Amino acid sequence: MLNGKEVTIYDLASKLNISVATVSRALKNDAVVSTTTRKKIADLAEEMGYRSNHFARNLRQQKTHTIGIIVHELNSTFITSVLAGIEKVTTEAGYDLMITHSAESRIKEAANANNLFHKRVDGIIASLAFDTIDLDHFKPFADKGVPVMFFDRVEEGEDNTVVIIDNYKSGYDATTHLLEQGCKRIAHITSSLNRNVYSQRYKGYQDALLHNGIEFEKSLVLVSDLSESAAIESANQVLKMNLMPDGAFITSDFVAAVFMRTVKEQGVRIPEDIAVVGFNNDAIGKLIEPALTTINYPGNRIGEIAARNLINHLNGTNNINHTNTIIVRSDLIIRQSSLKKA
Amino acid sequence: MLNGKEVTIYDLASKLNISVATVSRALKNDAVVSTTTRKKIADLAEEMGYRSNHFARNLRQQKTHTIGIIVHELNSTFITSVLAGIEKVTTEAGYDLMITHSAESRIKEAANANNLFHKRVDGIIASLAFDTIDLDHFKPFADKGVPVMFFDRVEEGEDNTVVIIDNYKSGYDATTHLLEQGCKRIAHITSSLNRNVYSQRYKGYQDALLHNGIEFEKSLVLVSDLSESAAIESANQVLKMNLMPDGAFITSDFVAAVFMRTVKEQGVRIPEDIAVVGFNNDAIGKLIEPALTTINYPGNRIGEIAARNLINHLNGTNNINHTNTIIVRSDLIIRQSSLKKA
DNA sequence: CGTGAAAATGCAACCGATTACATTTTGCAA
DNA sequence: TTGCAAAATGTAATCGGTTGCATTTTCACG
Repeated sequence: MLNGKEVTIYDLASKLNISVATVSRALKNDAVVSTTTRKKIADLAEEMGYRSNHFARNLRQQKTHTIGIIVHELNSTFITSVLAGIEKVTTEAGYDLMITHSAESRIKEAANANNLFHKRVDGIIASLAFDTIDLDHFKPFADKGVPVMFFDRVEEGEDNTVVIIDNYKSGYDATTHLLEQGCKRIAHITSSLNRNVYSQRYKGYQDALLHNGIEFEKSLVLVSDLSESAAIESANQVLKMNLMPDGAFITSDFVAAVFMRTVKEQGVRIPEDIAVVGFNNDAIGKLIEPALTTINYPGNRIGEIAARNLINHLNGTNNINHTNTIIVRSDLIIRQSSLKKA
Repeated sequence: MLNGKEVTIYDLASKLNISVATVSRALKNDAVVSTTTRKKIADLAEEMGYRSNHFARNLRQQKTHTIGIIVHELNSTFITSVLAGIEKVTTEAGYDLMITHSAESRIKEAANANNLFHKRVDGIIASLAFDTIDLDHFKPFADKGVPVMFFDRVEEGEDNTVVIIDNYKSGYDATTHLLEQGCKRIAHITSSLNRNVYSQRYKGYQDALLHNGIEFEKSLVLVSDLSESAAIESANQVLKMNLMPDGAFITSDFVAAVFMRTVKEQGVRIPEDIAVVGFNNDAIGKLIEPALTTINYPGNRIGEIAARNLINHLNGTNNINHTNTIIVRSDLIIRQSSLKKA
């Protein structure tokens, strides 16, 4: 298929009457090659349009210089900003990325893991799918000594390195904020409590209530997936409650937006009737009405940190097995949807 | 770094006392190997945890089995659905994806192209950045016979294969719809008219006006980038016009959403005062108020088609150099933001 | 001018699969 | 049983870098 033949180090070597070994070293800017020779080789390489063959190199070095990424979805501001953060760091370090997404399915997640395993990526950065139960599909990496870093959705109690925010504190802060606005009955709309991010926010929600002398009511907690239809369903459940809540802490901006739209259609006012706090700080929050109070989830920083640690580990600079958890700062962003006072 | 040594076809071969050639053929399910031998080899491979070495294979075959993707952004429903469409097709066909994004910068786009070129991807699927002027950075692919497919943002007049919607018709339809709703002065908020997608929608807008006996007014056309600040600026310009438009055709749902929010803050009613039509059918359109009329841009289908054609080309099944333009169907989705009547 | 260590370069095996070509085995007809 | 084409398997070169070790060159110093 290729028109012109590719230029190899053999071509460069024979053109200059030197050995391929020298050419190989020179192209890596190895100081063992004299400056003059290095210059000559670099110039010729440029002139002949030489491009190094990654396969030959990887085959020999037994490294792929590639990091595999497993995320649950691509279409969220949070995830794309994480990816941007990862990319920034890995590109600088000369690593490639192989990005896969599981569409929230553990089957696809396992398939992706398997695929990346066979592609022999040097390391993995992953956020678990919605319904992932065990980490069996990450076992092969552990067995081969391939480092895995989790972020956001991680598995508790395992011996993995994770980069997360303090979900407990975020849940606590969000709920406290609603209480401060005068809410007495706060609904909590969230997702699978098997996932750390949701269970911890849930715990924070409970403790905030407790510490403020409000009794926890199980019926105010709605668990669903993060789909539009589930969000509508949750909203309808809230509308049907005998005693309507006056506040809602919803662990996804998108779900919060759909929730707000749905209850508003029934004449419920926000924040007067129900104050709402979302989660993630997606772009959408500033566009809906009223603007959505939310927790800022700093994707960029999380991506950078995860990538940096992974690469340092690969370089041997620092062993991630000694670090278990890295917590990144997150804050409450207050907008109109929760401001009953002022 | 690896704990256990990797299993190679040599290991399988010696264990079974056969040649590596037979093993290699068997693993590809080559019918030339007897069924019994094939079974034996497959079983042993499974048992020993053999995984094929892509580098050795690619090095030998001079193919990467990888397709490079260059997009302008990741955080849009449209782009992610295109990616999903591409992924579906390529995965089935056994190709990997290497996804890059230019963040709307032609510099980064060129760097990505260069990187993918050096990685020797077998083909490219790309959508141009906002400010890309020429296609020089795609030249190397052409020179080496590496096929390039463009979608969405493409370059006119070049000899490339492109997958697009009928932007002219979409612009025409959107404008006609506004006219049918009784609009007399329709603003057009769009982006760089050097990009085909915008220039053609613009042309459709103009022709729709013309065919309905409405005079085209240059001052009603606002060109900006797609940022939030630019959207706010455009909205303010509209608000300051002596004769306020009664309709707006905006070539991005996000910009339309920001526009709507901004003018509503000034008491302008939508659709009563200004009817709005967006573009792309992003998720956001159903969440803002009123819900946004828009043009459905079928990303999934576009991705599938682009990938399918590229792969068929690589397989030699069908030569894309014979096809220049593939047009995918798109439709107007009518919601509240444009319904003055009814 | 001779010497020896340091600097520079070369030799050749190696990474693991693919494949053209050669060789052996099988199975069936004569 | 022989013969022979088809089926099955084997041999070995090849893809393009990398790197341990060997060899040659350089150059400062006695």
